[in-house]
Amino acid sequence: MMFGLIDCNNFYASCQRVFDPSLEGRPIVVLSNNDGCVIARSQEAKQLGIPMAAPAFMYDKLFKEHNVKVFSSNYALYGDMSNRVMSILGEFTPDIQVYSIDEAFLKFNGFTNFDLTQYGRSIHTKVKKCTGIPVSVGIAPTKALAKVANRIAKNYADITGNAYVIETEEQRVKALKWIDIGDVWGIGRQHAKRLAEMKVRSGYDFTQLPDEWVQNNMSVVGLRLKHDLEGKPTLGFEEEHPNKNISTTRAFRHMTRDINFLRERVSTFAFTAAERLRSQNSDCSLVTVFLETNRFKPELAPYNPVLTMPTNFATGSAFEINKFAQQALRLIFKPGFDYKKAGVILSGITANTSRQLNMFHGEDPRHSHIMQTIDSINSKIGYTKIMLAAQELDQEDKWKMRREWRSARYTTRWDEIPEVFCR
DNA sequence: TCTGGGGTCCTAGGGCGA
DNA sequence: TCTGTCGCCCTAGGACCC
Repeated sequence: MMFGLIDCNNFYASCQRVFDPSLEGRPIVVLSNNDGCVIARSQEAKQLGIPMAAPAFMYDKLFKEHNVKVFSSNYALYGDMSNRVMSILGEFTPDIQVYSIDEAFLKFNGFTNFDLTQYGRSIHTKVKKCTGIPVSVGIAPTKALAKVANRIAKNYADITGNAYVIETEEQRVKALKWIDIGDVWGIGRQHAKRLAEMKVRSGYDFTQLPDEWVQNNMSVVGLRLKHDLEGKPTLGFEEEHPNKNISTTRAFRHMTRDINFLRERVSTFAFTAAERLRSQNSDCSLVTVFLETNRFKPELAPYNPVLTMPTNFATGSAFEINKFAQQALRLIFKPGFDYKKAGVILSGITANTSRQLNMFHGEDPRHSHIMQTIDSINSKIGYTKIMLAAQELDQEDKWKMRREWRSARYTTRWDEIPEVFCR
């Protein structure tokens, strides 16, 4: 049995390029919400030395100097392109685990007589032809090794033809000696630093550490990773499951001390999170609200409170969820601080088919009818149109996200579909 | 002026009932 | 009845991912 990891190259930047081929060869960056920092870069932008998560305002000059094309994020477009890619991947094997918006694991069961390198290349070709998105394919006996193989496929695309397979022990050792420890899946900055101090430089060095040390210093998570890299499949193939947490959080454009502003934001977050909760047919029983001051301004007093409210009954009602969220906000809000960010997190998630009755508390039975109606109207329109009264429409300008450079939603809005003119 | 958002899993430590 | 211990559950915080 083999695992494949298919990863879209520079996904957001590639999506932009599909609809504007004149961008071929030109550096592209895509910015986070609020046009805050760089979250995706084309190869050319990477070569200019623009790091991941670079604050956009610090790189304005470089963008201009090198004629970098800047985009605000356009999740409607990326989500739709992702669905297209994933559905094509599903044609190559019935076992697929969508790992993120731009990555999927495939399970190759009973492919023993296949030339997997050729098969991997054909995946690349088909996805590119049907969607315009370039992908890299890594195939190996475990997920962590498939990640390494994927990196090799991408780094040496000319030689590998965008697909690389780790099959033999020799290939495994060679690949692990090649990869930097910090680039191994599951080794973040903290662990990389500690390991470097111990002269662990490559993935191979890591596999030479004693199990005991890894378990004691990096928990079972680290140990599982080590075994996976040794070629013993340890990381499973998870079926799709509903989220265990649902959060809606945003940084504000400007800092605020205004409780009314925060009340409105929290209502909106509660409403959005509840909508997503219902869309996966779930209820929640815990509502968490947090506030944050500006962590980039050390001269301002920090205050980052978090509070979780138990609802005592499972609910998917935006009214109930917002009621608890507002209570939490009232309890944690302190005047005199400059708030920069807030969020609502729903947890204690259960299927809404198995709602446990509570003798004393419960959701107003009318709510579920109202929620169903709201969901069906909003889904017909295609985006949220009906809101809670607490979400003040006329406040919109105060908090509206900065999105100066958003491209058209080419594939999800009739009025933004690209037009082709023939001469 | 301007620094994202949405997740997962694990561990330690406290409360609490058997 | 008092006290100690064990295990379960919960939460906070930290690590990681994209």
